[in-house]
Amino acid sequence: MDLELVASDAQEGKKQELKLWLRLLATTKLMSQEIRRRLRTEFGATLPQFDLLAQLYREKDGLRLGELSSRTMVTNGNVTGLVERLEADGTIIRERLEDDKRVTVARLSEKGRTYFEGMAEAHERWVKEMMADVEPAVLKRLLAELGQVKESAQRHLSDDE
Amino acid sequence: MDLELVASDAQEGKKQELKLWLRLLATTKLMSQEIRRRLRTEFGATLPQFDLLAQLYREKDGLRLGELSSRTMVTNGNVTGLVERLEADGTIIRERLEDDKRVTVARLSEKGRTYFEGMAEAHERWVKEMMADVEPAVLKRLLAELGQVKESAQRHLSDDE
DNA sequence: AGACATTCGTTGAGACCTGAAGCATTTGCC
DNA sequence: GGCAAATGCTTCAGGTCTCAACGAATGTCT
Repeated sequence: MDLELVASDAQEGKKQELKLWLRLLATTKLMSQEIRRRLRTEFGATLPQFDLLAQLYREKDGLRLGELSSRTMVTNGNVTGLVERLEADGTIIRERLEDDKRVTVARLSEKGRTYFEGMAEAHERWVKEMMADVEPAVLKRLLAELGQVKESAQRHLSDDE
Repeated sequence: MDLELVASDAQEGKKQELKLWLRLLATTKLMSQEIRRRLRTEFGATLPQFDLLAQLYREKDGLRLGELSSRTMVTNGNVTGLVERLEADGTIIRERLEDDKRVTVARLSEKGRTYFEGMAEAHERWVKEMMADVEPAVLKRLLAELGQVKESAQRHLSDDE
C-alpha cells in the first residue's frame, strides 16, 4: 500500500546525506584553502596557528595545552609542535605551573596580542567577503541547521555506542 | 532616524558570517575526524586516499594526475605521493601515455575496485548514521543553501579580483 | 631549424596531523 | 609510607598538505 512512498524514498531522498557531506567537505576545503593562502601571504601564519591564537586571545591568563588541544580539536602531540613554533617567534609564552609540574600554560605575549588583532580583523573581512552573495536570512538559517548536523554527529560518534 | 536599524544590525546580525564559518569548520572537522578514524581502523585507508579512489571509481579509463589533482582539490605534489602509495599496495595502476609522454594516467586495479566498493558502502552508512537526527527536509535545504555559500566563495577568490 | 614558453609531473623543505608509545608528576588506595 | 593508576605533555613514525623550484616533453613563433 505504501509502495509509492518506498519508491519515492528510494529515489528522491536517496543519498541525501552523502551529497550533503560531500558538499560540506568541498565548501569548507575551498574556503579554508583561500583563507590559508591569505594568512600565509599577508601574515606568514597558518590556519591552525590562527585558531590556536584565537583561543588564547580570549583567555588573558592563558590555557593549559590539554585545554587548547580540546578546544581546537587538535591532538596533544600536535599542540606541542604548534606551541613550540609560536613560542620560537615570540607570539606566545609557555610556562610550567608551580602547583602541578605536569601542566604547561600558554598565553599570548604583548607582541602576539597586537599581531593577532590584525589577523583577526582581516580574517573576518575575508569571510564576510566570501559569503557576500548569500542573504543574511539564509546565513542565519544555515547556522541553526548546521548546528543540528553537528549535534547529531556528536551523538553518533563511535565511542559512545 | 534609522539608528535602531543600525543598532540592531550591529548586534543581531553581526558577525553572522564569522559564526557560520566557524561552525562550518567545526562540523566538518568533527565528522571527518570520525570518518578518518573508521577508515583507518576498518580499512587501513585515509580520507584523501578514499577521495582519490572515489574519483577513479567512476572513470573506468582512469584519470591524468592533473585531473585528479583538480577534482580532489589536492596539490600536484601531493597527488604524486598519494598515487605512489596506492600503487605500492596494488590498489591502482599508473602508466605513461604514448602520445604525450609528459602525462601519467592512474586507474583502479581489479583488486582496488572491489576494495573501494567495500569502503564506499561503509562510508555511506557512517555518514547516514551521523546525520540520523536531522530531518530529510532540513538536509535537502542545507544542501541547496550550502551550494549558495560555495558559489559565493568561488566568485570571491582572490585571483579573480 | 632554433629559441622560448607552456604544460605535466616530481622533488624538497617545512608545517600539520594522527595514533601510539614514553616519561614525569600527581593522586588514590591500602 | 609506598605502589599502582591516572594525568599531562613530549616524542616518534607515517601520512597529508602547501609552495616553490626543477626537469622533461610538447607547442609555438619566427
